[in-house]
Amino acid sequence: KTPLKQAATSQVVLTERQPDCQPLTTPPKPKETSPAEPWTPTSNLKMLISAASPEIRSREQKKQLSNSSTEVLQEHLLGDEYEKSQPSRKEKSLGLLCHKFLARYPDYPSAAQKSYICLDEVTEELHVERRRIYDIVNVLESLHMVSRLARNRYVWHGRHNLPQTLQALKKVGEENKYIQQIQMIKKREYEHEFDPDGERNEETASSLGSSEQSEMSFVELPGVEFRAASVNGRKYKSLRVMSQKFVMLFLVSTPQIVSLEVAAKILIGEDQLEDLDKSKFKTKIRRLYDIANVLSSLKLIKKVHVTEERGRKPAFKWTGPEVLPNIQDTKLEATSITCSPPVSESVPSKEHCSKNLFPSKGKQNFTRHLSLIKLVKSIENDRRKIQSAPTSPVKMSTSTYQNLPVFPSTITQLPAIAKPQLEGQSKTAEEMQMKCVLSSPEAVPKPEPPQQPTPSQPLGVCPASHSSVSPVILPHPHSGMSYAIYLHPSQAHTVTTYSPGFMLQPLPCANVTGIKSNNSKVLNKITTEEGDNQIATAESTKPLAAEERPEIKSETSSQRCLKRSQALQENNLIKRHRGDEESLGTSLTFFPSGYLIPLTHCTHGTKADCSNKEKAGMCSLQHPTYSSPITGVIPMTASELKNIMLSPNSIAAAPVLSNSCLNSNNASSAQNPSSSALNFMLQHIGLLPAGVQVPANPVLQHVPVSSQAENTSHSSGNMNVQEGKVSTNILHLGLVTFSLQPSAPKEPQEPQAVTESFFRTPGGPNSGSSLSTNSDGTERISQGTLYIPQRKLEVLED
DNA sequence: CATTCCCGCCACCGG
DNA sequence: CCGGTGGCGGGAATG
Repeated sequence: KTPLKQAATSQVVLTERQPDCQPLTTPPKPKETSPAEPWTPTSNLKMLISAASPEIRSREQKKQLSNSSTEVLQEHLLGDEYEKSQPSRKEKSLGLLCHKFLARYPDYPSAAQKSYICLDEVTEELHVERRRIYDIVNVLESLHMVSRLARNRYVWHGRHNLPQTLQALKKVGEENKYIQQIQMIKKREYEHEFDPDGERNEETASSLGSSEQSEMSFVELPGVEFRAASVNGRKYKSLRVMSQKFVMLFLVSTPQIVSLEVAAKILIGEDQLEDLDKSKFKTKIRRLYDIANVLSSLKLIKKVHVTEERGRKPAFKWTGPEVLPNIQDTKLEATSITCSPPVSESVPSKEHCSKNLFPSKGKQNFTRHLSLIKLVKSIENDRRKIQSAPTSPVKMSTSTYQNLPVFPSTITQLPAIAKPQLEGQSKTAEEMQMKCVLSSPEAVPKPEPPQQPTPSQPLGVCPASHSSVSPVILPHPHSGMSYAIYLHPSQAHTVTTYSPGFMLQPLPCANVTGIKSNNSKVLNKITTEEGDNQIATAESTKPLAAEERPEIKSETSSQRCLKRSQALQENNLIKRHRGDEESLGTSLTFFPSGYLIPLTHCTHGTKADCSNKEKAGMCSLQHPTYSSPITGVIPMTASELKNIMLSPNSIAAAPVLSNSCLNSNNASSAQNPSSSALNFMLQHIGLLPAGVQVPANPVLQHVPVSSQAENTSHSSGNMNVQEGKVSTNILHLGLVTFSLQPSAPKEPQEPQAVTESFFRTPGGPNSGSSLSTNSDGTERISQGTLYIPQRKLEVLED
């Protein structure tokens, strides 16, 4: 059973004497020497970082052991047969294997050094069965870290695409209302299985309404899509898709923690209502573990445990970079997918399609239908590809070849999409959409125009659309990372939570895997133990948390959650601000720019809302983009803000814009300078589709306010978590959102309501429940949320 | 016993 | 038809 006992011989003898004690004669010292493998600076770094955590460390060690053993010697064998042999299962763990695998390639391969992966080589060098490599590669593929070229051959992209990918995934995740689904599941779970009936109605309704999203297909991305349609032909993507969905869950949920159980349930038949198929569930979990292992190796997530009333359940916490909703490439993903909910919007959809399809470079929002989205994406991708051509592996730039495969597949999928699931209505809508897409002559051709292999373009010059994606263009390819440093991922999300309307405060907690129910004011504390905090980044969190503890315990867990997160958020923001101010001094000036951001989100939220609102008939919005304030605001705002504030790019850009409203606005309509500037920015960033314009008025009006708010926050230098501060933040967000509401046909009253909610202090005592009310009287979402009882939740890290 | 997840059979698929 | 892929689930390690 020994792993490999090839040439151990002489060495072995020597070694055996001191099995492990220390390396006397042998090279195998546990030190970090990965012999055969090419160590790149990055990989080393990786190792170091990972070393911080005990868990990983142990793994690392093992890895080394295995490596060494692999090399030439295996200590065990003769002398220590007694046990020392570590064919222990862990040695063969997928995670470890993945580490080895990753070690072979640089995280960020330079354009020049594009590496190819030959499965045969890998399997041989790593001494593993091919099957295992597939597992790894598949999930890497799902992240677009590699892509398949041909049999046995893959290209290594490293993490360059990660930001884009994550962003896209987040988008899609939002699209699918995963949040709500999660909510539902938890709720259901919470009510044990007792009284099976009763509220079934609500649930069912909601589930149907929201979860209809038919099977989503693989989310493709940037210049990396799948090789010919062949390889990626329909099937064969399960693991990949699963992986993506899994990631989506993290990106979407507020505390970025997802329990296996929930994940499995959602990933299973997202559509099929609960069928407690034991075996199926089990299998799913198994797969999830596989995926999780790989993701862990990538350090995108880490294992934790959420302790709920019923013991602790395995879960994973996102530790990857926070997704920045905008800037660079956000563009297509964000925009394209956005929009309307699948179901609800019957009326507008058609118009949209035709209308939007073209306007901006194709990245308009369309319905969420995957197929559609996919289509758009693919188009976009093509374009991008071309653009990025210079840098990227030249391989296939030929449009024809690319286009062909893409479309067919897309189309093919359409039928499948139209599921009989919901009421006919949805179907109708879908069909309509489909028709739109298919029929519209232009749609098809679309891809063509961009064809010209234009090399990278100057950032400022072109309208948002292109700036995006291609790494080449991007100023900071690694931007994702850098951002991460500033803000902890979780924080970003946290902020989101506050956002008015949409989710209620309680949600944050609710989202967390485990929730303890305790309506009374039992103290719930959320313990997040970071087994090891490596990286300074996250650290800030800790101290805060500590401070918090002393606080009143009467608070509900949710509240606590909120607070804490808020605090963190706040903290960061403030810090950020300062930094900015120092450097720029005029931070205030741009701050307003903050509003841009929300737009996108609005959209997102909208669709979600829409579906919910169906009955209400709220979906009337002309432009999907601007939906009800309530809905969309939440999600991205925070992050957006962050980005804006944080990102050097954005900041830099702002001043310029304001001063010289660039002509960029392709919009023929004349607008006042400020608005145009805004639009420009939005578009540039990719938040706003090129065709769409934001009305100047609203923005202007609000600007002052927001700036003010900002000041406030600034002035209060202390980091304490003050509600006031928090509220301020929210205020910003709210304003933004608010302002965004364009001329859209919304009721006058809405604004007010919104406002109110905004001003409300999130952390407030009644916040949780009150929110549900929701400004516009649409409370659909709230129901689910409200429902959730508060429970004690503990997150333990491994 | 529960959680984790390795192993590898075997159906598919694309060439 | 062949060999690469990769669902899938038993059941072994581990906790």
